[in-house]
Amino acid sequence: MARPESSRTRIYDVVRRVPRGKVATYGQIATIAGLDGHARQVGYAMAAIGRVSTVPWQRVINAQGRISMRSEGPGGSIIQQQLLEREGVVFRGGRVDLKRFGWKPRRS
DNA sequence: CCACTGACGAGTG
DNA sequence: GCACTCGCCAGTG
Repeated sequence: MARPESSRTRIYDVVRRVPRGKVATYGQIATIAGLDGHARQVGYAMAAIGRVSTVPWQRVINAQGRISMRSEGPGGSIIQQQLLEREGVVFRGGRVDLKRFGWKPRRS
């Protein structure tokens, strides 16, 4: 409702564009959402999502190809890894090869 | 209004 | 490759 477009809404909109089997970094999402350089804000927005959402939050990882830890410890990150593997993303040494699975957005 | 917190990134040693 | 520092900003009490 009375919440037109907060920065978070924009971030979610971008995350929703990430196709299955691909992953995007926080910085990448930030840049596309028009918040270039504010990757922290993206991570913060993800944390505020909640369990159910139309946003594929699991496809968002850090620039190192690793899954960031939530306040609940490493347990949460394992769930995320499983969700991604199920989509076809391969983890090698706890890391994802962004060269292969990194999402390549297209500018309009 | 002030202080603290937090799914990060890039740079340095 | 890892540990530490600084920068940036919104949300919460």
